[in-house]
Amino acid sequence: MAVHGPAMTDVARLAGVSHQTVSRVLNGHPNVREQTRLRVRAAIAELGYRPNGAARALVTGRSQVIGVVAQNTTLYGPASLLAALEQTAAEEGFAVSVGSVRNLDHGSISAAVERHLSHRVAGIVVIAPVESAGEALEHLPKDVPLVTVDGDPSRPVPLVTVDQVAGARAATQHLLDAGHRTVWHVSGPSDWFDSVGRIDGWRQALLAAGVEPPPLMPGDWSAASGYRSGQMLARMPEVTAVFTANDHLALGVLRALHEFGRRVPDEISVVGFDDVPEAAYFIPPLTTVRPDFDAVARASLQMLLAQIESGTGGALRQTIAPALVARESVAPPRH
Amino acid sequence: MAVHGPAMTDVARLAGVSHQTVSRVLNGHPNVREQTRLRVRAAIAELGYRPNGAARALVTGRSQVIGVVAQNTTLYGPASLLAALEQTAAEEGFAVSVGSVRNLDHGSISAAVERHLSHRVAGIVVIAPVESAGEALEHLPKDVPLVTVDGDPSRPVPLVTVDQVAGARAATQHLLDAGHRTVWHVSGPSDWFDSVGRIDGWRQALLAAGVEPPPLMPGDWSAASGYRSGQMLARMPEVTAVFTANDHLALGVLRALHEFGRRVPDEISVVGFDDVPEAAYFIPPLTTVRPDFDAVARASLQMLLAQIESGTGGALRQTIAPALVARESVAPPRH
DNA sequence: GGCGTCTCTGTTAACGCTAACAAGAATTGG
DNA sequence: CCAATTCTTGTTAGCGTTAACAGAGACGCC
Repeated sequence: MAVHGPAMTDVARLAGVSHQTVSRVLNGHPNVREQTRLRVRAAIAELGYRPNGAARALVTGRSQVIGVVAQNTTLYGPASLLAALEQTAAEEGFAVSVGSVRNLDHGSISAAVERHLSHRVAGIVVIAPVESAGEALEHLPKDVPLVTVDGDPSRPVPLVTVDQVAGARAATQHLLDAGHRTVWHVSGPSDWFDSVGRIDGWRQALLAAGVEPPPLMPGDWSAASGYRSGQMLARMPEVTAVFTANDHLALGVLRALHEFGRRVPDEISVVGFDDVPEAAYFIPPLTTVRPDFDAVARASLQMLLAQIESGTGGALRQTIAPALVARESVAPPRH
Repeated sequence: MAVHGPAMTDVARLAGVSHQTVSRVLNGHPNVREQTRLRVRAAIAELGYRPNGAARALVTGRSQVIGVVAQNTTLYGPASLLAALEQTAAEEGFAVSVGSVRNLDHGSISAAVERHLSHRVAGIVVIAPVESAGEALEHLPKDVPLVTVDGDPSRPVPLVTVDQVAGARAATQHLLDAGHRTVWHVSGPSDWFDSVGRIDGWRQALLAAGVEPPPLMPGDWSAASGYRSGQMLARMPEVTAVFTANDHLALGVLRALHEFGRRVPDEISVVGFDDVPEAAYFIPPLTTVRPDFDAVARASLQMLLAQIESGTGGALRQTIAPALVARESVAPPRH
């Protein structure tokens, strides 16, 4: 490797100015003569000079990097969020450093945050959809800008979240509106706030309609667990409508129903959550709820940047409403 | 924000040593008295001291960060790769900074790489599955450790790649072995090396069996395009076996076949590629080819670390063989 | 007992940048 | 036309760390 690139002083020498003037040009400082500015820019171009982020970070105490802590970035939700976050950050001139963790326990999260802190990131976004993550965040230094996404609504931490409750309510209501007596729910893992919120919304919609919620079918986001729940649901003749906590669960349910010869939507209607790109090509095309990940990313980054600039650590929160996407997996019940 | 954490000198003062001794303890330098080492560790713990990565990067000229350039990190392949890379990197004490780009054209890639370089990353992994990416890499400074994943096999750049050709050959052969006369192929975008390799493998298998390959059905990785191809395939009675370049294309094909009443696998067999977690829950469960993303990540990181440590920029390449996963979407043809 | 050789620790000088101050040149106002 | 401003540039001092050297004891050996 060896050959280090040119430094600011090299540019300065070539342009016949002091390194400080180069610094001023680089940082868009106003009081630089136009002619000088051009000379400096030319020198920068000629040498292929690239400012050293480490040096800048050292002296300013803060790098142009945002740390993201996430668990399983292969899941559709987190992956989309991460991608959106990265895009948005890039537009603001920030790089994104990922620190994914295997488990969302206290230790793992703290460790990931520590790693970010030792790199002196400008701020941290925690995609921390579970209980234990919230705890870990309580013990963090208070002076680092931090935003949680899909985190614990009951904690005094800046939070951006998809309105799980509203989404689930809409999904359930959509099924009730179609004429179904009640709606069954295949949920996500119980320690995820996403799950909790979706269960909540489902319950609310049913109770508002005067219906006692049927027993919950717990799942773990995977098609496999949806399949297991589906096998049970398929055997219960009274089931006519199912709301699953995500699209992959729905896929498993659809598959089980198909195997048992229960036709969707003729006999049973199904609604998912997430609107993965493939949902429109399930058999049948899946009615689902689409969270706006871009909006979530934009909101969280904005919140984070506000903290970074102001230095205050306000505990705002912002909720992004998801939209129902109607497709063919819902129909009125046959009587 | 304000309050900066303690620095090395603070630790040194508390432990009653010089800051250099603290540095030595931190870097595991051998010549430190055990007693001193303990005193320093105690002081570090007491102050909650965290080394400043920026300062370290400045003086060593290299940070413990690996830059990753990728395009669409919401696609299953890239997302899995990224996650695996991040895991592996973390185990080696490296953080991962993502620089995703909208388009894989020359400019975007260069810009992403530049961003990484200005942060003085230790090395760069480019997940660059298209032609134009390869070009961009040619004009990069030669002195930065770099590994491409799924890149251009014809370029003299360190490369780790899934053996697309072998995977496609296995998939096609699997269908031929089941008794099918020929195999149709729904491909990915033609500028992706993944696509090209898979097309190649498919052709090879057919030609080796003495079969003239039928016309290619071009797609773009999405279920939507698979659906469009599926609609055409469904109308052609002579089609009995289809190999799609990924599982989402297969999903679209399955859906189209289902709509046209063509039963899978009774009338038509389908094989995908990727083995997304949901593939086992398609209707019917999809036979597919599973690339080992962990292995790819491990291999690329190893290659990168070797370059970082040795300082040489060898042009190795490594190919990871994928495995066929047989499920129910393949059966012998009816005659 | 003197002298070379370890082992341990401290001192000093970078790394490349920004912030703070200083100072000369240009401009303004009376 | 001179003093008071404003614009433009340069000089100096760190930021927190590692590297290079230097020095003080402890130890072994002839």
